Amino acid sequence: MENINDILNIDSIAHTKNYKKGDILQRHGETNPNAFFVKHGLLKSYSIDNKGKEHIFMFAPEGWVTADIESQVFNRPSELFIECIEDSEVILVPGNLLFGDDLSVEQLKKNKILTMRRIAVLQRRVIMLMSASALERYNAFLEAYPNLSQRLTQKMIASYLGVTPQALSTIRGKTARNK
Amino acid sequence: MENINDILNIDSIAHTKNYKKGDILQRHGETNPNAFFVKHGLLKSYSIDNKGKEHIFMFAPEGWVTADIESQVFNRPSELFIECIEDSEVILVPGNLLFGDDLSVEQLKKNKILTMRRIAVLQRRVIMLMSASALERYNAFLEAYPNLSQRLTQKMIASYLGVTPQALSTIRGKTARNK
DNA sequence: TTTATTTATTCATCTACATTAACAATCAAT
DNA sequence: ATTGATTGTTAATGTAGATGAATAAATAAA
Repeated sequence: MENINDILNIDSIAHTKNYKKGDILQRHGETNPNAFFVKHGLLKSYSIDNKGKEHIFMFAPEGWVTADIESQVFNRPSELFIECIEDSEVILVPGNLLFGDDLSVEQLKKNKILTMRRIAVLQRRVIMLMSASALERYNAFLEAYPNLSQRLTQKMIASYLGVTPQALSTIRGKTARNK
Repeated sequence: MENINDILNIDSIAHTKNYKKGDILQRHGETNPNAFFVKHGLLKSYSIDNKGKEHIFMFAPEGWVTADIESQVFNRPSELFIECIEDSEVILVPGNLLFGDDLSVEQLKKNKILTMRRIAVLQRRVIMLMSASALERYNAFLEAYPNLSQRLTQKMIASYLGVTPQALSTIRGKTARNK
């Protein structure tokens, strides 16, 4: 990954904040003007459904940007919570730098890379959710993010996959036995 | 929606092609350099899983752009098929106009709108697939695309929702009786 | 128009996964 | 260290939705 200041085109030091594990950076219903670039640590963004159940939308480890894009672009209250899974060092990136109407060519080009990568990830995710079993989704997750699973509880991985922790535990038990 | 030439910044007439219902504009495994802007008609993009089952990823009616973005940006063979649901008039938009490295500010800004809208749609879709029942997803679909359902078979709607046609038929039967 | 294909409905099964619950293992906090 | 809270495992039971099949309705093709 290239230099951070270069990609985001802001003074990263001035916008950097430190958070503790469990700190919530953004809540459902809020309109937060910032996106979050993770310098160090790990964030999760998630929604809570009408039964109070948490669904993890994405993880954001070092080098990733996360934000409720729908909220920022259309200026609506956020659907998503964003929370620290580990103590984290985060650059608050003013949303208009990413989504605003008066960006420079350089900024637009850099953002293009980020957004395209995001779309690609989301496209795969939708296809997986529609066509793959829990086991297949789990294996795909391990392959796509090999270093991440060690830093997550199984509960969180299950939430990301769209299954219960019990189901994931059973799946893991089976695959462990089958080799 | 603004003027088409303005948004895409190309001579739309020169790039316009007519297709018949059932025509396939792009196949799995191909690397097609074009994105497709629908002037008139209706396209679907879909994947086929290892059991031969079709999963509709998105519909593209008039005014929408569709392409396998992952394929275009990363120059990989396409995951998706793109096919005409109705006779359609389509502008073939060279992918580098949308995803290339040498775009003008105006192009970049216009593309930003399209890609952000796409991300927002995908974000909602993922959240729905993880947290909502088939009935809830069906109702959300009808609300989000009120004019589209009349132009689609139930089989296609079911495929988009991620359920079997039988399940959707039952759901519709129930809701029809409950009022 | 007649025939063949695709779509839609309904029903009887089956299965992947959810739910509930009980217990063991970790982790966190005083 | 001790207590409480959160996690992980395992098993019994429940359920949404899949699968398969049979029939009717609608489209397309001849």
